Amino acid sequence: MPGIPPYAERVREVVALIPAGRVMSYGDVAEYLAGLGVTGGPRQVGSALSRYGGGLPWWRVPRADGRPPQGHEAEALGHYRTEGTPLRPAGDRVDMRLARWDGR
DNA sequence: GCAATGACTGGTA
DNA sequence: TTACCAGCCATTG
Repeated sequence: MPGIPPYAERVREVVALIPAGRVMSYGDVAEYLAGLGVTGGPRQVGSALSRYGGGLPWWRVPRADGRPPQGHEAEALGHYRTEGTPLRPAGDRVDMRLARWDGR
C-alpha cells in the first residue's frame, strides 16, 4: 500500500476548498495549515501537489508573486481564463490582490 | 540514520 | 522589471 504522506494529505484537503476564480499561494496554504497545528513550508506544499496533485485544482495555488507553478505556466493560465480568475493587465500572472482567498 | 532534494519566500541589488 | 541568495522543512533515496 502506497501510503500518501501526512502533509500531502492535509494539502489536498485545503486545495480542494479553494473556490473557482480564487487562489492561495503555496505560502498561504502552508500558513493555513500551520494555523491548524500542521507544520510544514511552501516547498512541502509544492512538493505535495507535484506528486499527489492528481484530481485537484492545483492551478489555484500559484507562487506568492502570482506566477503559475514552475513548468505549468501555460496550462494554469488556460484554467484562469476559463474560471475568470483576476489576472494582471499583462495577462501572464494572477492579480493576487484581487484573487487571494483567505479561507473564509 | 543521514544527506540531498524541491510546483517556495522574502530580502537585497 | 529580472537575478541571485540564504533560510526553510517534510519527504526521498
